[in-house]
Amino acid sequence: MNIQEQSKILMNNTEYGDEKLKINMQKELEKKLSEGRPLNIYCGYDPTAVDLTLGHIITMRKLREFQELGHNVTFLIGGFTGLIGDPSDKDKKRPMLSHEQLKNNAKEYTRQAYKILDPRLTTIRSNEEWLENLSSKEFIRLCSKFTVAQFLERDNFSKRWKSNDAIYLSEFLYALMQGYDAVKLASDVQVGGSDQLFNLMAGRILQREFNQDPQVVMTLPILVGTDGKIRMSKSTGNFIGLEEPPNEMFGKIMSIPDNAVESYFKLLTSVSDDDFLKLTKAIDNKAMKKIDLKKKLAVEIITGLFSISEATQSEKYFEETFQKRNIPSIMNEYSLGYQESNECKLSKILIKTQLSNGDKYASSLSEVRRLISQNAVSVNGLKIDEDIEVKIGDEIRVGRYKFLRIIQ
RNA sequence: GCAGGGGUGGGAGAGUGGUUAAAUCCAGCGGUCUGUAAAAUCGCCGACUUCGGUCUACGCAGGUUCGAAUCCUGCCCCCUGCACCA
Repeated sequence: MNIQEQSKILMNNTEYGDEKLKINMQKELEKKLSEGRPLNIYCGYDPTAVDLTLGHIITMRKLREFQELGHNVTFLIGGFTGLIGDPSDKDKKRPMLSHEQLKNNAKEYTRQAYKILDPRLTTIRSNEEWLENLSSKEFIRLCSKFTVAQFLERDNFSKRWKSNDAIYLSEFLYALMQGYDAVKLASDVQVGGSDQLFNLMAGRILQREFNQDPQVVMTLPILVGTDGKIRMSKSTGNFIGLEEPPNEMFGKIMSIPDNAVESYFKLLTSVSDDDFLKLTKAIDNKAMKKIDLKKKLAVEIITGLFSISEATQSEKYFEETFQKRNIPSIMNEYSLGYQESNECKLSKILIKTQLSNGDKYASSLSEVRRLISQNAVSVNGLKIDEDIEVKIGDEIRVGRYKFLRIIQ
């Protein structure tokens, strides 16, 4: 594959504030590629959140592309910087992590990341390696590479500066420290979310100071959540977790609004832009239904994360359960065991039992009553109008999507 | 430290002595519709209840009152000016 072809693939999906920057970055990338050596690519991840979502994998997919082209990929755990707090998501609390927790999180993180990355070709590093024992002398030296004006250029800061909102020094330092990572890794390319542009650019500034060829920064769009509006995140509840079982993932993907489908295709599947275009054309001339496009999306994503057979299986499950409204054969189970008879009350069971995502079927007796009175609960396919006692073998449906089978 | 403003349900935000489990909006949940989309529409949205009610709730702790989210006292926290420091 020639260099232009490579850079075209690699630059695909990148998003910069301005077009000029993109062109420059592409040029720099091509120059680096033309050197014919494996490049050092990295992306940093904040280890405070352990459960990865589909949002996390878009940078990983990019790293994967580099791996496939024979470059060196470093998966950098932001063990140290994560503790300082990033201004780009200021309102999130960052709990202090102990070293053990950190290690644990990192392990968990990478385990999940290997759904995308090739473990054999991935180097795991954590930036505490070099940041933790940085002396104040070295630290001040790093600081002297930046001017305040450079920081105030950043949108996030300049807005707050103008409106007299607090800007903490630690926030400045965050970018600085992160920039130092690039130096330490002798990075050729850093991948990140588009909200990280400033931090990635800081790496370039420092690299120049350290006589390194500045890294190419590749920023990728932020994935919207299942609401189709705001960034996917666990804390906003609009996420699809990487670890969710295929059936559930399929359902969640089916629930995204139509206007998010395109970006999901681009960022989370290997379907080419051309092929996607063909699909939308097929919809335009009624050869394909919109829901089938979305199903294809779900199948593509799940195939990538699990396997083709799990993907088709979850599609079948979806069709049977939600489209044909059949009672599924697989569902959560509740073991009745040797409970007292008053423990067999449906309401009690619904309050006690958790869904796989940690939610309860119902949070209180009042809620169960509400659900029953609103015709939301059925047992063995029949709506019930009062709290009943259940027995082994009963299949309960709550709302449209929640099922529970009573077992021994 | 001084002055001023404020802390109400998941969020935003009304309410300044009883008719307030607390307007309204958002989010959430459920019904109908449907493509687990969007839109629409109807209903629910503190807990418990023998469905008559009962209990708990408006930063925390006391007090006044037949009765307080609403008034008083003390405390805690947040914001905005100013001062101190430089």
